[in-house]
Amino acid sequence: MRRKITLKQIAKELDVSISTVSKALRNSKEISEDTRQKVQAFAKLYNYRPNNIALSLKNRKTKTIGIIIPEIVHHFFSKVISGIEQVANRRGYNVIVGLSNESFDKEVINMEMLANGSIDGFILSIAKETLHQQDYHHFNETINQGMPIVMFDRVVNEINCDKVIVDDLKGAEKAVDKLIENGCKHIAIITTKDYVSVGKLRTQGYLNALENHKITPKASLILKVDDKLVSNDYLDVLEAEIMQLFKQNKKIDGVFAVNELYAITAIKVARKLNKNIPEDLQVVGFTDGVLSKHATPSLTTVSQHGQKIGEVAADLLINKLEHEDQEEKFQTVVIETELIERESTK
Amino acid sequence: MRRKITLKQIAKELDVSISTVSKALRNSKEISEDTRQKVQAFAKLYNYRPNNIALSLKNRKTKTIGIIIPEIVHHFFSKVISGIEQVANRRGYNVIVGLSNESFDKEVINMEMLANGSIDGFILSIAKETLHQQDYHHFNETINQGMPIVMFDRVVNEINCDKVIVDDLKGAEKAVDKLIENGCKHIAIITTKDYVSVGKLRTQGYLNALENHKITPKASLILKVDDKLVSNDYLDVLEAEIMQLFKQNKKIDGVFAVNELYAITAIKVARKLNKNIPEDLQVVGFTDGVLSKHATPSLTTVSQHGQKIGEVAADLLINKLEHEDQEEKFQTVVIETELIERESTK
DNA sequence: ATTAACTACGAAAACGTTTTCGTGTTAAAA
DNA sequence: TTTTAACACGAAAACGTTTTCGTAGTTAAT
Repeated sequence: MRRKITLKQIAKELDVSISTVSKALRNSKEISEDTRQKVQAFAKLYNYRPNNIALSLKNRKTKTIGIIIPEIVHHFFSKVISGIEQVANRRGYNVIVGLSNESFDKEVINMEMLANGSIDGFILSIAKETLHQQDYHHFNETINQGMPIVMFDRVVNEINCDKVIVDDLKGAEKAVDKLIENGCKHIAIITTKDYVSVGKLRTQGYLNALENHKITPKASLILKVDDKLVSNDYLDVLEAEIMQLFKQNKKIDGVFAVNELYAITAIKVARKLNKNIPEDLQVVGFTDGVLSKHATPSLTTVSQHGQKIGEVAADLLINKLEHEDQEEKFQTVVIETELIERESTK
Repeated sequence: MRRKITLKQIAKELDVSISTVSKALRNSKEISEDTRQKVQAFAKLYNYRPNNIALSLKNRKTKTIGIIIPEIVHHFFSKVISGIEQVANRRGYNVIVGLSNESFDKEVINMEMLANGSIDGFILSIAKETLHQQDYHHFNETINQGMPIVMFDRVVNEINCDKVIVDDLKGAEKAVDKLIENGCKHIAIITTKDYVSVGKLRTQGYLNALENHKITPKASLILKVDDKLVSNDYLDVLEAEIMQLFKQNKKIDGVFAVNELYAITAIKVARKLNKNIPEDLQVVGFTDGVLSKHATPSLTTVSQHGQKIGEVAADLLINKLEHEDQEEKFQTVVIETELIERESTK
């Protein structure tokens, strides 16, 4: 087991200076053809590779992007990572991943851990707890230290940085439009509490669509589920709440759910009530994950293009990193959603 | 925008030496109470944090774990990452993720990129292409350079390192046992080509279970699907192959599938043939992902405990990293599978 | 023969730490 | 008063690079 070889060792072995070795390897023409070949041959033989850490220290660039997301076992987030990783890799960057688990403290700790030199910039999506507490000092501190941040999906106006978001509002609108076009008269929405920005926006889109079609929204058709229910343990509670929604509003013929799970669960509950999909009840979800694609009936859903979001975010960040001179100008890129029609709608 | 402050700047500002600042911050008793307080106050004011890169260079430890996996948009792999991240974080490590996309070249490139000082050790699962080509030189080279590797799930005997695997054989056996106990007489298996080690093992488990119950396996009941079919584009082809399987073997009353998707697809096809689940046909899958849990009918499946696998792998790696003195002794930890019974079996 | 211009290389600094060792100052012991 | 010990601090090395600058030695020009 021989450790990785260094410039110093090569220099010693070949009885030249470290500088000579370094220059020879980088094909500097300061070095004679002779020594250059000698050095390169030796380096190749011992499979020399420059030490990244030393380079990072010298260049004050790590060529690494930090990603902080609420959870990774999640179709949308893993799609985003996949997108980030792809362009990062193509442009010579690595990605280091931290999970906040929706916790404010873990988000802060993770960011501090990475901000001390380990990475050149962040791509992140804010934890629910952070959104709830509305404490964003850690983002500002990071930015003030000259470390760029790109936020995606769960963003917040208070912070000045590049953002990549889904057009949640329009996406929801499209979804509900579809239901209305398909003849639904009593459309319910299953959404989250309002402090989750995307939930709020999607709810607003639902309301807009109704309004555009001169339909008066009814409070009883709006079910705001507690977020904890996303954790699968609370599946029963979720089912119960949806069951109640259906029982108290017998005329519901359309459901817009702000995520896959709510949509699938709505279908499950509807089945128990002997409703046929899509004849008696049409359902549209949000997020185009495995569930939507492979459930029976497959789910009509609003695709957010997670991969694309990741790609754009990474390009945005790397561009900023590689043109630090540029004056600070932040942009918000909106990735269009797409309604993917499947079996849960007519 | 002020850049991160360094020891040197603090030293200059306070008119002491760098060493003094460093010692003061680390509460060395070489330093007088007076200066210590002064330095610490100043450091706190300017929010000083030691630069990780400098520390890494000095200590020749990065406190970072490299993960190389075939894909991240995958329930099992993201569960594993989640497990790794959790213990890594608890033990003061970060994780950096590279994706091979099942490609040999990308696996090699990613490993080389990280092996040059960026990380202390690897946790990885081998790309299909690598398994196919059986070229493992990059693993050996990494290990020879003194960088420990822990492999999980898709492992290979040729490499000497710690491994964390699922008991695929026994897991498959349990699954098929269940089907047999439940009265199935004609059990088909939907599996992958043999070079994917886990597919091979699960097939073997299927055969063992049959043998144990004195059932003669029939070649026509063994469907080996081409791997490319896992990519969703080929869904139609997959369906067609399964359809053919059912049509040519009308008596099939049980199906064991080596992953979720095959299982769900089998159910879908069976439905088209007007078979009732689980009355006419019972199905067991492998991998306890979202699909199994939320499909209708929900899927009886073999859980691999991905989170646990990640946790064990991380502990194994970090233990090795922190006791380099120990003589080389590699272990293979087997994580027991668990049969989770749901609606697709009686 | 002197100067000028290359050629080919080495020394040293810098990136930001930690740590070892040396040393001047003061206080305690002889 | 002299010696010893404790105290409080600084210089420098080391981790592995890249790069600037300086300089011997050679060749070409004057």
